[in-house]
Amino acid sequence: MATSGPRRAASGAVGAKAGATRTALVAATIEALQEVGFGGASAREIARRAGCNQSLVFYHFGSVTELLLAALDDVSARRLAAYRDVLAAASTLVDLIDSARVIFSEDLDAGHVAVLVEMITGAQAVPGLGAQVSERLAPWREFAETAVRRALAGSPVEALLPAREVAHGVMAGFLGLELLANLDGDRAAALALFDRARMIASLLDLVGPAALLPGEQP
Amino acid sequence: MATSGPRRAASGAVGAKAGATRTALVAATIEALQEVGFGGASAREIARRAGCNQSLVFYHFGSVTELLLAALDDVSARRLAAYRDVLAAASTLVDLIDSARVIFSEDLDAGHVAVLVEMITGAQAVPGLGAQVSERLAPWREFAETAVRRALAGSPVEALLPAREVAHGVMAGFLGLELLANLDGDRAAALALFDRARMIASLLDLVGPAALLPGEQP
DNA sequence: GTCTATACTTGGATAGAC
DNA sequence: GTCTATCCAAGTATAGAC
Repeated sequence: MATSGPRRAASGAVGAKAGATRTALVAATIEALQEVGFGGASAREIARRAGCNQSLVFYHFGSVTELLLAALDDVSARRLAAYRDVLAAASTLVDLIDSARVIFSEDLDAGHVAVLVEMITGAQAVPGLGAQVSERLAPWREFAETAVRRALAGSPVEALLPAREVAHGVMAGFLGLELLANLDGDRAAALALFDRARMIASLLDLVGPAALLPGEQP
Repeated sequence: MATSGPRRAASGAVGAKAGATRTALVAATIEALQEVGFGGASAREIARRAGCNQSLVFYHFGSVTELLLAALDDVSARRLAAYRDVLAAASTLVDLIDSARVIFSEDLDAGHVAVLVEMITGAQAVPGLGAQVSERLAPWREFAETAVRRALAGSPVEALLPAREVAHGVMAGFLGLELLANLDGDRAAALALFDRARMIASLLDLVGPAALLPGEQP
């Protein structure tokens, strides 16, 4: 099912006003998920942040749940694009981890992964939402697998580590690190792990350099 | 601050009835956190599951938030004891991972880690709750560090991997795997990672057997 | 200790004026 | 398209009977 737009009356096209409001609502939802979590992201709270009336949530998105999913789609698409760029530019394991560290930090600052985490955990409260969130994780699973596959290509540990399995672990690790970093407002422990991984990666790059194909991005 | 019991009137000791109700409420809270999440764990929902009146939540615990923390304490204490037993019995890396796999599976079945994850993520919605949940994570951090330190003792990679850092990663990994397993009701990906870790651990056990001191548990 | 009843608040959602 | 006004459901918390 496509993004259910406003069931608009006779008028045909979506006006500039409507677009602006939709955009503001999505942005406000992202902000709300980050600051007050899934439970606090009510129609009223979101509308307040967007500077508009509560009823517009229902006019434009039909329900709060749909708006939450729209926000997840928005942040997910934008971050996936950023991650893809990074992956395309990295040609060694060390490159990859350096970039991953930068992006992880960016995500933490901007609360991007927090949105995903809130949606994953909050989904339990709303029947049927879990499946919809899970669907939206699919492109991330695929991306993570590609990244891991390229990172391990030509490495001495390639045979030991199936990309699909490792990718699942990487995703879990990112989510878990985000969870902990947000809980106690301290990202140092997470960043230290990236530094450690970088050190090990530099060893692996020496032993068996990853055979990365530059500019292979779809 | 100690567990704030019921501000009981003139009567001195806590009766058997009160103890039973408190126990039932805590159990019901754990169940609710697992099945309907932080957002759904209301006083009414919890009381319904406990088979008592909603007002007893406030009589015995003062507020819903306090009851949630009591439930977290309960499950945390019981699981930590189980984990300690396992750690004490493991004498090789492979032992450790085998046991970790069993316990991870148990936790998933019983929803123990789910309670923790719900509290971590739900904490954002309630001001001040985050810090209280973070405090309750301290024994887990300490436990994880001890486990990792013992697991790596005498291993060839010991110098490369500081226990404190790795422990943080292990915790993040557990939380993330739990998150994903609960989301799409599929633990196969997580279990595959345990199997893979076991394989690698068996190699490490061969190269440099971990110098574990049996029965060193506090 | 436990219940019923109730006051108060907040949130989802809709109707209708503009 | 946006707002005001409103209904209804659900939640927290307390008072008071038993």
